[in-house]
Amino acid sequence: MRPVPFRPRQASQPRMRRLKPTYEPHDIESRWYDRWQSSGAFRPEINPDGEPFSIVIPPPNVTGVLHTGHALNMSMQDAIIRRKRMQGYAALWVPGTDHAGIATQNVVERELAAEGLTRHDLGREAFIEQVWQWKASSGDRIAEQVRRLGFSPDWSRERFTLDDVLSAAVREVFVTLYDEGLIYRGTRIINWCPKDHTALSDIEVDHHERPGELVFITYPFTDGPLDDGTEGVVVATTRVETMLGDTGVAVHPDDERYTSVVGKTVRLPIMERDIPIVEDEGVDPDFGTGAVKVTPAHDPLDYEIGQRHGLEPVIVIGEDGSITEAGGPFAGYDRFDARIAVKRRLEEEGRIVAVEQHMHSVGVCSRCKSVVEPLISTQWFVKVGPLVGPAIDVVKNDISRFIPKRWEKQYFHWMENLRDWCISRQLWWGHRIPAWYCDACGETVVAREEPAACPSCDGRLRAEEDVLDTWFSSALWPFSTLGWPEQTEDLAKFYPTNTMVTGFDIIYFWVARMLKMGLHFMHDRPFDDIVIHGLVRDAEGKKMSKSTGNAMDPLELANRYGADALRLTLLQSAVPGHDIPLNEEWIDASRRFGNKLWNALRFAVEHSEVRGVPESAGYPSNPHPEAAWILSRLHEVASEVDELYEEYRFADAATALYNFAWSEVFDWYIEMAKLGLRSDDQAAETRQTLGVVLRDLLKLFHPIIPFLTEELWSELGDGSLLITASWPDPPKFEAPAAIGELQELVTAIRRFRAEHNLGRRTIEAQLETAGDEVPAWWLAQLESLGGIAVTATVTTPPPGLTRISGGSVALHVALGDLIDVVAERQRIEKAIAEAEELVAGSLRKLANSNFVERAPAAVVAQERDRVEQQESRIAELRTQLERLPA
RNA sequence: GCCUGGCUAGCUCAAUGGAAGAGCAUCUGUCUUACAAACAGAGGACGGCAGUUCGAUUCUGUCGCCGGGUACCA
Repeated sequence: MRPVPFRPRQASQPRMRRLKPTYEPHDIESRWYDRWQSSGAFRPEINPDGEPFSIVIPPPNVTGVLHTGHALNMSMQDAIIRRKRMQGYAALWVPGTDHAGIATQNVVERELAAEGLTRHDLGREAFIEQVWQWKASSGDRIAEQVRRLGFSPDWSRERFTLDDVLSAAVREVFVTLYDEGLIYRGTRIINWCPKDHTALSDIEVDHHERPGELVFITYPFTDGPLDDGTEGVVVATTRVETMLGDTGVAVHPDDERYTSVVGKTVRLPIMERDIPIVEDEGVDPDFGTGAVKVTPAHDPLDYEIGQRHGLEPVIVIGEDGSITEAGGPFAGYDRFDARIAVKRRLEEEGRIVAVEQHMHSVGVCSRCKSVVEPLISTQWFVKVGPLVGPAIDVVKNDISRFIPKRWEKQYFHWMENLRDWCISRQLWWGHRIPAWYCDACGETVVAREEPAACPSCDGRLRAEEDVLDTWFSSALWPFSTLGWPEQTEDLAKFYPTNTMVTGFDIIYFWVARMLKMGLHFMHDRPFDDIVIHGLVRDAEGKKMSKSTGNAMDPLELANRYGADALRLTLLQSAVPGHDIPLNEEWIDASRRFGNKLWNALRFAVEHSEVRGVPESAGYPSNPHPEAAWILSRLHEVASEVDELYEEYRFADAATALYNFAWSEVFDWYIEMAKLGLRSDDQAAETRQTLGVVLRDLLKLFHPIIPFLTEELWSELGDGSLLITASWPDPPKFEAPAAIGELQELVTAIRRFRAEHNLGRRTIEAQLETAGDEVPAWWLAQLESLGGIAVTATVTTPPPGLTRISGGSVALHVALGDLIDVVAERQRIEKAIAEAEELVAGSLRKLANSNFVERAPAAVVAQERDRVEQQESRIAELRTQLERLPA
């Protein structure tokens, strides 16, 4: 019944290196990357017999540096791949970068502009050469950042979208689709960026709500006013300048206001052109006046109306965004200046009937934010219709799964409303479209290799100048990176890939297109799970961007707090599909967790001689209660965390590990272990338990905080690398009930001490039990953890003492004048009142026959238990109250 | 307009059809020999209304506010 006597530790062995007293992330994070890489751990060949598991990285643009979004994206992938590697899979993570057509070209053009040059001053070849140089340095920088953050892709399989192999894949796909009639060249209305001077696909246009003017203009009838005096038709427009190119006016066929004028012509002001009034279903009779001016050359709907009614497009806005010769008196005006000038001219002519303020959405170039101009232009298109069906089915049939699932709806909605994809870009940086034109006979040749001469007339061929949309090559990424069109071993082994981790912002740009291309060319989905994460935002929830100055640099954060702290913070916040705010305080909290983990290991290794733990060390076979308890928790947490990892619920996994480590292993078990370590018959087992628990904790945490766990494993372990250690599967243990009671009682004591300002002095107490034998270890822990020296064990409450109860046991303490009796009385009365309220609530529930009959039996039983518990608690509290000195 | 996410503690975010958690912040104690970057405690919250249910913070509807996506809003 006495605590285990304290025994001084043996003098410690001299050792190679001591852990520093504080965790210095920068120090250890510079140490491991090269060792990991040179060990071959990043390559799937490290597990030659393992089942394949593969991820391809969403390739960052070579335009610059990684941002926190990349850090999140890659932290998730790294966590996945590291765990799979430890599980024994032949785990492959393919790294790479994207040439990012417009974006990269813009960056280099800006550099040139600083020297007063344009790309045309250099010429195509010299310019591209310059971009390649820029790419080389930028690509290196990105790789350096990836390494700094500890990500573990297989660098030997690194790819770039303009690599020879990938370029071959692009040509193969282009030619095949062309031969299948799924790629064609056509003249249509497209989105044009006047600043970047290129066509854009529909999704490269962002829509912004902006205030504008809705101007109502009268177009007079050619033949003069009607009998009722009506002078003409009033049309409404937000883009006044486009009236210069009007070739018709359209009304809805059912719109009775206009039935009498359909077929007449009106005279277009300024241009003095007679244009017909036509009927078209596409007109919304409720908007404006119900009559639409038709500008086929500069509006997608007008283009269609024009096509249906044979209205010729008149191009009045050119590729540079200024008014063309066809714009008569306004030729040469910038389009926005023209809007003002044309309106003024119409006012002078008395044609404007009204002007309303109007919110409307304006299409802007997603890269440069210029207002996009719809233009008629000859471009290359992918006919997406035939590709869509399989890409929808594969998701509908759950073969490829969006996580979270709600993105599927967005995906279907978009896929079902697709228009043909404009893939040609008037840029220099990118994959050149493999097409050649014969000016002699008009033949178009599409081929994998450049043909020597025109196959029809043997004439000279002129190569297509345009390049492909950057997303064209990205769409092939899951199979092109594995060597396709060659039937490589990698392709056979690793396609389809298992998981795609990416942001919701590129579901349309990228994920949808990978599905379409993968299914068309590989006849199989490109990936099983599509894990969609949110945007990383700043502490206030605002989108991070360079222009608002709230962007956080992951490298800087890693240098300040450690890559591990950054990764832990990101993953701890990565609730599937939700944006995450990145708060520096959180990163600091993660770093402090690192410090805590560091010190826990320092305790084990330096103070307790727990070291040289074999990677595959077994668990104690017949553990003491404390050990059995922590091992039971280890089993539960490991199973839970394993499942959470499998479901990509990193936030829950990280939080579960964090809480287990800190609140259970560190706060309770290490404290309990201090006794065991000092006791002759328990020391070995305690060391073994500490060793395996900490080892498994390091393993479970390794996918999230690889550097720190590897460093600590090098102190605790057997010299092996943690990165290739086996994934833990700790066996089940029964947790002794006595541990729960101990914890409850200790907590009660601590609360009592805090409430009464009793400090840390040891308190003598009598222990009240139901008569069971109280084991010595229990009393020893009670003294060690609670500062309670048990002087006697009783079965009935001794008189005149204060009772502290926790669970089914209670202590009786002679506190006498140590405590403030009045305050204590109030405290107990308050506790009684609270308990009575709870009981009343439960009793109300139990009095309800509906509840008793319909609620699950377990819930009802639980409710009854509560009443019992609370009532016995109230009885205890009353006893306490009675015992207090008056 | 249509689709979609959110509204929980002072702040930023979780979980949950059966007495709501964390980090930071606040308050009270403590330098207990792994850790004061720590320890032991305390206080503090489910946007409004209606419905379904024995029971709703959780499911449904509706309203309000904030955020995304999307549209041929001339």
